[in-house]
Amino acid sequence: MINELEKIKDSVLLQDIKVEELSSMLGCLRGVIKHYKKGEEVLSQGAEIKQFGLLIEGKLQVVQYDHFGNKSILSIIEPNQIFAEAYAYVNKLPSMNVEALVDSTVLFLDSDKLSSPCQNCCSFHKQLVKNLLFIISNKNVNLTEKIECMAKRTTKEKLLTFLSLESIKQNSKEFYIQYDRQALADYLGVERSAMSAELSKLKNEGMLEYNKNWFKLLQK
Amino acid sequence: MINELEKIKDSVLLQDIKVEELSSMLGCLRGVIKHYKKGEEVLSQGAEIKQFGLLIEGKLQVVQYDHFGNKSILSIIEPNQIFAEAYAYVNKLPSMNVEALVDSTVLFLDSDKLSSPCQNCCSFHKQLVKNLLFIISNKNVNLTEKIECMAKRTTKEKLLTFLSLESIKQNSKEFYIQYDRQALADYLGVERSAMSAELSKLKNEGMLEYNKNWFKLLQK
DNA sequence: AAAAGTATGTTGGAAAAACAACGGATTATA
DNA sequence: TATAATCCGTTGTTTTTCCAACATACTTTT
Repeated sequence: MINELEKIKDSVLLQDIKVEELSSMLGCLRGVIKHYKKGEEVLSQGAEIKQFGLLIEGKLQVVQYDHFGNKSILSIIEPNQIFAEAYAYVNKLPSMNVEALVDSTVLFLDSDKLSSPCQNCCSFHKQLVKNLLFIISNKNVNLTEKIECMAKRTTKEKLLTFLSLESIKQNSKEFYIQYDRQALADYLGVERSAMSAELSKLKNEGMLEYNKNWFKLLQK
Repeated sequence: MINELEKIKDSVLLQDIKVEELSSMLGCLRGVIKHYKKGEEVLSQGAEIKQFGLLIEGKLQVVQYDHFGNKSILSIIEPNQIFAEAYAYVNKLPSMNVEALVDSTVLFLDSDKLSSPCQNCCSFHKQLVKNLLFIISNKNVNLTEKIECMAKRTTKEKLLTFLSLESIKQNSKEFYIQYDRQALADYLGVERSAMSAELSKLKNEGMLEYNKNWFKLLQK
């Protein structure tokens, strides 16, 4: 147990919480550690979620099966990341499954206990709530930005929206992006080669310059 | 002041908090009420946000100006809704503006104070945190579902993903949807008429039946 | 330095979506 | 009830994207 806590003490969720406090936290939040074999189901579509998970070791994938049985992978969970936290706080039943890609170890924490601190109002409770709010808010901001880009009708507009956002966030007309071409295309929900072609066009039209991951937005 | 609290006591944020507690809460969370004239800026792009807002009266719009000055409306805020809560909990600077569409009254609450309850651990603090986690998690789930739909390449796939999700959520192959055709097209980020045509095709192919807001998914 | 692998750009034809315009049906309003 | 307004489906044309295949440049490995 101690060994396992050592592995996750640097996760965002446990940021600024003392290692000594971690084990008392486990009791307070009804912490349960579970092990899964490769291929096992960690959470199932439609099953009520009262706890959220923190992956200690292994790798998980969040998948969705639609009405016709088609499978689509929504995200990959790496160690130190939390998952199902949003569903733990709403009444809705999850519409996706979580499966273990390799043998994995998960710490489940009681979402109710986390938001209703115990009588003594332990200091780590405050910090946990802060951290959780940060994590969820952060996801929220990122999801919103992605939607802003994807909502545009053409690849050109999607690209410009994305680049404009980067420019604003990095507070400069010149900036580096974190994605390679394929990842950027996936992020925007378009075809890589078509996106490359669109980037060339924009360069020819004098709207931007770029080289690999470096971009510069120009006046029209 | 009392009058204003009366107006927002039914908001999700203040759910299950006693009216008597509201004014003590205001002190604790450094609550500030501000008034805006139509057209005034409530929050500005790039300006640090330490507080989030709860709209008491009026109507606001969240807008984004890109690098080329194009304006796009991200959302409309109605009374009792909160806004900027995600940005208040992350370090990122907001990339959007909030403007008053009509004369409006806003209650600002200190995000830091909310997540770090005071010494006496007042009961409303717990409830507020719970409510806020619910609101943000809910948004998160909704945003994720929207992205699932929008990420599909064709209008047909977007429709089927949306309808599958509805079917799962309503736990039935038959269900009613909340959007009219134009709203659904906007939600999915596609053209209304093209979407209508696609619906017809799916009906002809025997994949679904529908009439107005009623839909039924069929086996392939 | 050669070879293999990876990332990016280019192109042409097929497929899909956008767009515009219209007609019928339903709903709201005078 | 007449009229206007809104919603929805249809169609033909234009525009854009997808897709597959290939060329080039850069990176990593041996």
